[in-house]
Amino acid sequence: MTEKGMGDTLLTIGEMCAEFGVTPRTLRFYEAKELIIPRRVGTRRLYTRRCRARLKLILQGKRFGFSLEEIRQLLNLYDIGDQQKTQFSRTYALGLERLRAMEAQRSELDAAITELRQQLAWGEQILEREDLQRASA
Amino acid sequence: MTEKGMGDTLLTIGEMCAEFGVTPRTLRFYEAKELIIPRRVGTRRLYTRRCRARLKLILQGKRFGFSLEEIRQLLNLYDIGDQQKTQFSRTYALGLERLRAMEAQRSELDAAITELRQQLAWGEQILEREDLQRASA
DNA sequence: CAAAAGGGTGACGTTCGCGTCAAGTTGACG
DNA sequence: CGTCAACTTGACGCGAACGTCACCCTTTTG
Repeated sequence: MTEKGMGDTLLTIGEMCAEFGVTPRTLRFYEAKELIIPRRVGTRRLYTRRCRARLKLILQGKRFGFSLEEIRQLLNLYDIGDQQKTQFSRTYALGLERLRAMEAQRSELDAAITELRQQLAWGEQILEREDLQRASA
Repeated sequence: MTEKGMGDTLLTIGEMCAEFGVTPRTLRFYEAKELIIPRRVGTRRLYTRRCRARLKLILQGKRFGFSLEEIRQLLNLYDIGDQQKTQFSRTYALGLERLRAMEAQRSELDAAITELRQQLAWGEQILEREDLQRASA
């Protein structure tokens, strides 16, 4: 059940960086913060499919304005599908919180977008008028 | 046309902090970065209705993961409604960019919410099973 | 009128999220 | 076998976004 060495395409740190557009420093930093834990062959890091999924979530989280620590909490939630551990319901509750937060953020974002659209519409009108004035001058 | 001393309810720095849940340091910092420019009576700061609107936008922007510098750009856009100045179309273009960015962010957020919902549904099933096992033990 | 409350200006400290060397190791290749 | 590219671990540096502290001024209140 726990996938063995299948078509698992392990990536080196350089390959990871190329794929996600980050620096090695960033990956090592995330590792130090226990956000991504790659396998080791000797001292060399090897990133699994899971690592890639995690990094994707991390970068996504950052774009939403979450801190790395908050993202770490979120990642634990996504782990549940793979490794069901103890403290399940606690993590579950945490996930619910996050969901609420994200839904709240979305509605805020929607409102902000609407406002911005209106401002831009406002702007368009003024631009058109200025164009007319210049055309008639 | 430019509203005079109407029911403009000027607020002191303390009152602003209470209303928005920020510290005086934060407001002075934003002022140093030219995000909010309150009026002065002597040395004392007095925050207008406009200042409040701006602060609201600032805090909103932060939740969306914008930097203060990016937010400053956005604020200039919202100013256009009040003070139509030069460099209008530049700011307008900037606003369009922002709109695109925010719309992109929303669709990302939507996807993330959907994923998270699925994870939580997954979790619920496991929780229910554990409850059944405990009930039958 | 004395003292507390509230506000002001520096200026230095702190945390986060990395960037940037320095110095050593390891694997592949001509 | 050398060397060269890619990797490793520190360690220090840096900009953003404030916190904190010191010290000063004014207003108001018992």
